[in-house]
Amino acid sequence: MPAQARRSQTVKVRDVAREAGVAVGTVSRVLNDHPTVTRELRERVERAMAHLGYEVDVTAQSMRAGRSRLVACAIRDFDIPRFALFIKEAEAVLREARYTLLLASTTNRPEVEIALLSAFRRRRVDGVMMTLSDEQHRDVREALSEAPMPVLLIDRNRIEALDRVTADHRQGARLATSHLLGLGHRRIAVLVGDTKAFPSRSRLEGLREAYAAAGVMPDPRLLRDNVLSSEEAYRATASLMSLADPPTALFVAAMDMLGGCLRALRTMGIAVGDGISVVAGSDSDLAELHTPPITAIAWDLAAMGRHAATMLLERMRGDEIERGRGLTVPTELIIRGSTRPVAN
Amino acid sequence: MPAQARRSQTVKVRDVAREAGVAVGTVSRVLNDHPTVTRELRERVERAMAHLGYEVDVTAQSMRAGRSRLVACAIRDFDIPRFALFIKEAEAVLREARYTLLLASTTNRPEVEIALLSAFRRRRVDGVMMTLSDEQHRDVREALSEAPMPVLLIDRNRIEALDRVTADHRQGARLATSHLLGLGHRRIAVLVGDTKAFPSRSRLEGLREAYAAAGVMPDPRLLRDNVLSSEEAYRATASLMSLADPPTALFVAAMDMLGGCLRALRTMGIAVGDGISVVAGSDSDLAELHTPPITAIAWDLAAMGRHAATMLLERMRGDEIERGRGLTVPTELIIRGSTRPVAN
DNA sequence: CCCCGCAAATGAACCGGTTCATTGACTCCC
DNA sequence: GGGAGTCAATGAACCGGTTCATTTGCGGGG
Repeated sequence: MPAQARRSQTVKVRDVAREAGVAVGTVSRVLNDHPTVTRELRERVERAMAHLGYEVDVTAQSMRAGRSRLVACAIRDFDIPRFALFIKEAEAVLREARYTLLLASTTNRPEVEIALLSAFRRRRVDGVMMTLSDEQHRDVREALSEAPMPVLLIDRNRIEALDRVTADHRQGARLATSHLLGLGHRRIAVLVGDTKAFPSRSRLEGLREAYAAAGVMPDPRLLRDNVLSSEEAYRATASLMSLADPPTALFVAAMDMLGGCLRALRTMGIAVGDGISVVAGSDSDLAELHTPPITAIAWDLAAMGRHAATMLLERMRGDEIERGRGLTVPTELIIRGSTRPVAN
Repeated sequence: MPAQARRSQTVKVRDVAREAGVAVGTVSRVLNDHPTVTRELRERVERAMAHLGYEVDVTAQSMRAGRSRLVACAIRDFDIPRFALFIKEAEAVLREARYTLLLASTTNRPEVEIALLSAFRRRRVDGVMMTLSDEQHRDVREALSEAPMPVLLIDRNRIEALDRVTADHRQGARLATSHLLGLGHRRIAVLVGDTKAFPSRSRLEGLREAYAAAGVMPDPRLLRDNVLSSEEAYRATASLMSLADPPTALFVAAMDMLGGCLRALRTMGIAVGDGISVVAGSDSDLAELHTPPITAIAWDLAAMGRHAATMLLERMRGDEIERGRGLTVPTELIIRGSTRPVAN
C-alpha cells in the first residue's frame, strides 16, 4: 500500500466529529476525559471512534502541549546485569503513569551527556533520570541547570539542586572493611571504579572510616582505582597478587567486577577463602553460588528504580516540593565463606 | 520561572529567520541540509541560530513528517542479564543513525504486546523490534499485520512476513545433548522455557535430533517446560532430583536459569560434576567461574543486537528487500568440567 | 538589448491535535 | 414573563516546524 494513500486514509478528529455529528472540540474533550461532556455525546463520540478505528496522533498532542509523555533514562552502560533491574522497575512505574521510557547510553563521557540532554530538550522529554561521569564538570553542570525539564540523578549526589536516588555505599564499604579488619587482615587490596563519581568516592570514605575506627592505616599501594571493566579488574588483580608482599584480602569495591578478579585468581592458582579473602562490591548469582560463596555487599536496585521513577513523576507533576530531595537505599553485608581469618 | 514565560521565550524558526534576514523556509532548508542554499545564506542562518541559541522542536518535526525518529524495543523482561548486551548494541547502532530507542517490557503477555503496538503507532514510531509471547496468537498476529511501521522479531521466526534475528538454539541443544549422550548419559533431565516461543521449541527439536541420531528414546518424565524464573528452575530441579530414579545429567535449556538449578543442587547436597553433569543453556560468569566450571551453550548477543538494528534500519529506509529476511547467529558448546562420563 | 532558462529564495498552507472566547439552551427565581 | 446565571457545545486560532507553488535574480544566447 503506498504510504501516501495510507496517510490520507488515516482517521482524524475531524472525521470522528463528522461521524458523531459534533464539533472537533467535543471529540478532543472526550479524548481527554474532560468533565463537561454529557454522557450522551460522550457515548456517540466513543462509538464513532470505535467505528472508524480512530487513533490519536501523539506527535500532534505533543507539539501542541509542548510535552511528550516521554521520560528519558541515560546511564553510563546498560550492560551491567543488575542495572537492568533498576530500569525494569522504573519502566513499570512510568508506564503505570502513562509515560514511555526512552533509553540512551552515555558511555560515561561528558560530551555525550551534554548532547543527550540537548536531544531530550529538543524532543520535549518531560523528565530525565541519569548518571553523570563527573559531577564537577563545568559544561555538564551548565547543561543541567539550563534543562527545562526535571532531572533526577541516579547514584550521584553532588548537585544540590537536583533530586537523587543513591545507595548507601559508604555504609557497605565500612561494613566490608570492618569485617576484613576484624578477621585480622591488614594487607587489604581494594579495587574501585571512577573516583569522580559518587559510588566510588563514597566507598572510599566508608573504607577510611573503618580503618580509622580500627586505628589502622591503609596501604595506598594496594588501592587500584578507575577499574571500569572486567578486563581491567583482571589486570589489576593480577598485578596486586604479583606484588612481593601480596594482599591477604581483596575488596572488589565496584559493581560487577567480581568476574574479572576471580578469573585472575584462578589463572594464578590462588584459592578464594584459603589463599585470599574476597568481598564483592555487589551481589550476584556468581557471588552466591561460587565455591566458596563470596561475601558481598547487597542493596535493592529494584527499589531504587521504583523510587527514582516515583520521585521524578512527583517532580514532573510540579508539586511544591523542596528542591534536591535525596533518597538513600541501605546496603548490607552478606557474610559468606570467602572471608576468613588471616593466616598467620 | 513560570512555564508560560519560558514558553514564549523559546526561539523559533521565525525568530531565526528575522535575525538572519531570510524566510522561514530558508531556515528550514538549512536545518535539513537541503542542497539549494547558498553558502552565504547558510552561514548567516547558522550564525543567527548560534546567536539566539535556537533548538528545533522535534515534536513539531514529527507531527509534520508523520514519523518520530524513534525505534521501539519491546521484550518480555529486561531483567535478563545477557539481554542488556543486545539492547546496548542495538541502541548504539540506532543512535549512530540518529534514532532514539524507546524501551518497554511486554511481561510476556499478548494483551500487553497488542497495547504496546498500538501505543507505538500512536507515537508514529518508525520501527519496532520485539519478542512475542505466542507467535500463533490471533490478535497479536492481526495487530502485527496492521502495523504501519516495520517490525523485526527478536529470536522468533514463525511469522513469515516479518524480518527476524534468531540464535541457532537447535544447533546448541543438539550439540549439548549429543555431548551428554556421548558421555553415556541416558537419564538426562531437561528444563525449557515457554514452548510456545521459538527458542524453547527450537531447543527441543535439537534435543530430539540428537536422541534420534544416537538411536535413544528420551524419557518424557524428565522434561520440565514453562520454566521462566529462577524460582521455578529451583523447584523443577528439586523435584527432578527427588525422583526414585534421578537423572544423571541436567540440561538447563533456558536462558539465565542456571542459578536456580545450582541453588537446588547445593541445597540437596548434590555435587555438580561428580553427582550430576550439568549443561547451561546460556553462558555467564557464573557458568565460567563455578567450581567445577559449567559446560554451556554460547552465542553472540551483541552481534544479534547490532544485526537487529541494522536490518530494521534497512527496512525502514524502504529499500526494496524481500520480506521476512532472517539472520541466524551460530551457537557453540563450550565444554567445561561439569559434564563427565556417567558413573556406572 | 531582450528573452529564456535555471537556480535560489519566499511565505502561505499544511500537519492533527487542543484551547478558549463565544454561542446557545436551559433553569431558577423574583 | 423576563432577566440572570449556569453549563454544554462550538469552531477558529494556535502550536512550530516543512513543503511547494510562486517570485526573484542572474547569466547566456540570439
